[in-house]
Amino acid sequence: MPVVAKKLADAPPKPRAAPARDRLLDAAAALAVRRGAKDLTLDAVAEAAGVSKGGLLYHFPSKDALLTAMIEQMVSRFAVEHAEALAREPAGEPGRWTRALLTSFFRLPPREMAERHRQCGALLAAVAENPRLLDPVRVFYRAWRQEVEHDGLPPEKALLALAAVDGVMFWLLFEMWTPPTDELAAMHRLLREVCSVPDAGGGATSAKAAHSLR
Amino acid sequence: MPVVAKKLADAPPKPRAAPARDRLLDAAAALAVRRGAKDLTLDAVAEAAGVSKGGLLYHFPSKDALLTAMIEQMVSRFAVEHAEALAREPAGEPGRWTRALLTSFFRLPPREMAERHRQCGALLAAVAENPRLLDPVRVFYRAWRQEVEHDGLPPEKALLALAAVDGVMFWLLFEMWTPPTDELAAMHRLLREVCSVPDAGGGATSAKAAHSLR
DNA sequence: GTCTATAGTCCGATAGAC
DNA sequence: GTCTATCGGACTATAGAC
Repeated sequence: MPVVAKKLADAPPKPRAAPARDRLLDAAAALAVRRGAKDLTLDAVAEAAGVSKGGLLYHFPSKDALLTAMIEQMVSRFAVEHAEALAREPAGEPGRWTRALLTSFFRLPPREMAERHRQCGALLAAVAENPRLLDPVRVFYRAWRQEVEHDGLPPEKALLALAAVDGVMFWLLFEMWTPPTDELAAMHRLLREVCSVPDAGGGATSAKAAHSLR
Repeated sequence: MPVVAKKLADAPPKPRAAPARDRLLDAAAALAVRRGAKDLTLDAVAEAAGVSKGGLLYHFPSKDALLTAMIEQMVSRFAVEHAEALAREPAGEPGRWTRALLTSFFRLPPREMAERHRQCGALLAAVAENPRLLDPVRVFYRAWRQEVEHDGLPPEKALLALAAVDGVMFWLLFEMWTPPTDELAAMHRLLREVCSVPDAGGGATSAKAAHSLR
């Protein structure tokens, strides 16, 4: 069930299309990235979502509740997207889980990838208000690392994929840089090579590449 | 200038930073990570550093000034550490700049690495107050990407190293996970293999070379 | 369900003593 | 250089109209 989250982004006061609850969550994540967590006030979120403050507090009885819901939505969307990619990944091959991660992450072109990752503004908002709100994300990460351990790859390869994906997410989250399409594709390709399984029977060229190890 | 002259000779006005200044900067970064940017108040920073609020405002005339200094210190420390690693990297080999990045990043054991990266709390504090405070970091990143382009490696390899390093930093910054020593070492080794030069070529990505990384 | 009005709290920054 | 006292402003959350 693909969640098509084509959404509002910036200042337009009242984009009324989705239910108020979803509008509020998306507006809040965008605000955290663009204006900073300090400006993520109930007034600002309500105004950006085209709702009054009272309306906001009907859906989320406190700011903590709003932030908790933002984190929850972010985590569950990542989980859903990965599950979809995993279902399409051929079974029985080692590294399947990790390659599904790469597929779901690199699926979108840069612009949409950046827009989709704006909801990670939930991280910035949560850690600004109370770092404990990130606990659900920490649980999620622990589960992913356990998956990675049973993925049949050397652990450092799967960890490298995780780290690389999070690094690009870091760039998008802090708006450091949005890599162009071709560089994203090249990184994706390289990571797939690293996380692929060489032909059974072993490669003949194995020792050569390690020549520059310290 | 009879009495003042001695004082000036002993304590030159500019280059010597007051201990209080550094204590304030470090305390602020730690507060941002541990308690959240919301609790990064002038009162809290002053108390954590063992200074009064008035003392803080003497060194940093506004909260913006404090945050700007935090960002500045973080960036300059990264630059210095990389420059030191670069100086020790053998000259003339492609990928030199990138391998220096890996060396400077993976230099410390997990515990100290996490502690050293707590000053990246400056990122959280700055983006919470005003995302524009990150502009110096963006300039810094742009410069690094340009270095990477002239490093003699296929761009995606250097970008992968940058992303992986930032991903681990992301884990430490949000306290998602601190990888153990052996997994850090394995990731470092794998990245060095990827960023080494397999043969004289170094232009195109060869699937054969990537498959030999095992 | 959605809104207005307001109560109560806390923060950043200034002024000025020492 | 370091401190205390304090003011004005902004924010969360409640109460209750419609």
